[in-house]
Amino acid sequence: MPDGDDIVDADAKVVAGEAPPSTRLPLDRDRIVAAAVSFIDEFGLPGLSMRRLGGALGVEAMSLYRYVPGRESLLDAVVEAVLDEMGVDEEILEAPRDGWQDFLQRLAHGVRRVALAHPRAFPLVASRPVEAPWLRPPLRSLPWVERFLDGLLAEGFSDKASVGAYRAFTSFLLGHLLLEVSTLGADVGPLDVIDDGEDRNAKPMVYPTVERLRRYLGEDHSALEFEEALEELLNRIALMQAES
Amino acid sequence: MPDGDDIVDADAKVVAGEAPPSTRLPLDRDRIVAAAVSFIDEFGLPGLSMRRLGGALGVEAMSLYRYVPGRESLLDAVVEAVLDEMGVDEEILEAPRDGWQDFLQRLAHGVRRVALAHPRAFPLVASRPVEAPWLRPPLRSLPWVERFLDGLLAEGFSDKASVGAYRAFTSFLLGHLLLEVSTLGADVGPLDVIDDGEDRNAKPMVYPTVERLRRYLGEDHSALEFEEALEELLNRIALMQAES
DNA sequence: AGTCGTGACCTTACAGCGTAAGCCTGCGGC
DNA sequence: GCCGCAGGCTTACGCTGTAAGGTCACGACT
Repeated sequence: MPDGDDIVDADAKVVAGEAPPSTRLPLDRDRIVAAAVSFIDEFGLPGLSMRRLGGALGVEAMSLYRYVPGRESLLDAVVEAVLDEMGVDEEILEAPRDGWQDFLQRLAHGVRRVALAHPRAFPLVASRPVEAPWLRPPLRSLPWVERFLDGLLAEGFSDKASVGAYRAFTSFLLGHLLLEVSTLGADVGPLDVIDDGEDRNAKPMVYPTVERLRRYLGEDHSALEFEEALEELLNRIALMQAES
Repeated sequence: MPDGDDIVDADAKVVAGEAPPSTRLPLDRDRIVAAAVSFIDEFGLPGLSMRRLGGALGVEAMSLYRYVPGRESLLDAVVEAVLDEMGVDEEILEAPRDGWQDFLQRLAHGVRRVALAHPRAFPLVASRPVEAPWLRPPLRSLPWVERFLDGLLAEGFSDKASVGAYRAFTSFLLGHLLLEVSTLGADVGPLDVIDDGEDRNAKPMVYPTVERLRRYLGEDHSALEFEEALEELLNRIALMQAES
């Protein structure tokens, strides 16, 4: 039976809403990386496997290897893709226009935006090994380091001061943003058992101060604290500029 | 042959230098966690598997499960163990003695010491999910938060100022220490190809500034920068204290 | 003294992982 | 009309975490 039921009827599938399998988007590297980013955003890094990512793209796992050398380099590509989102951020300047403080403020907020846009993926920016020991996350790609240094040099910073500012700037960003996204990623979790029941004194209250200040500890002032710490950092960088 | 060669001669093994198998250290939880820490220190996190850890302890993988619920909680235990090393650090004070600045200075350096002692394990302190969203790595255990807050409160800080200081302090530590250990862990790697050959202009020099400042970028001033940034942070915390 | 419970470790087994090697098939060019 | 090959798929291997159950020495109790 050459036209039997076991022959796939592509047209019927098209009618049923499925795209023709052979035309279902030709699967290139960017599409794979983009899918990996959304996958991590949705299910977290441990949920990402080559087979599942293939499944999400309607493809077998091994097909991905035609475009990506392996899982490790895929993760590197994810980091690169996330940071590349800053490239299309209109708020970030190519070079200082209204002073270096404004330049760095915009850059810092740009990094913060991508961090908040990908709370589950951003930790990868910190944890993936860097290509060179002097590249510091989250500004871990050559174009951004170049832009940063050029920006400060153009504003009269010395070589040493520019590099010092780069180090201070990255330390600041990494600490603040990692902590901010970690609190975001945490409460998306299984929620566990938040025992605010009346049996609080069931376990001995060994940490009275933490207990007492829990209200304050739970408050989220990330945005404000980021702003203030950034302001302070800029002052410190100004000093570095002055004394060089 | 009841006394044939296939009967294990325990005494012979003892003579040969091996400990009697049944006495070969009874394998408790602390020993497992300690072995996991050294394993990560030596081979890195990806090298740690239950089977290999068992092997390092002279035991099958499944035997570990009698003391540890699973790999995930083992990693949590590793984080706890690493941070607990601060508990025996004589330099860290239980409570302020010569002012809160000294108190925080000692605490900061104590955390830095354990980070530098375990460069490959320290990132876990940041990446493992925290138990509550208001616990901030690296000061992510209740006893340390309690000690921190109590210390500042005893020095006249308000409730809010103490919590604010906790947040600023942890952000500072995480950023600086994560970046410092990442540079440490990087150059232990396979070393790759450091092409400092004469064919540097083989690829177009697209990032001339980075290229030009590479000498400065490669310099390591971690200790000094940590000190300076800490000093600046303490000033900022002093302001938080004053305006509350 | 003999029996039996139990704790500590081992064995087996399974599903899922990353990925090396090779197969299949439909499309474009000669 | 045929062939080459790009772009997928299949199979297979060694590894992983871990559930389930086996084995065996030792200490306690009758």
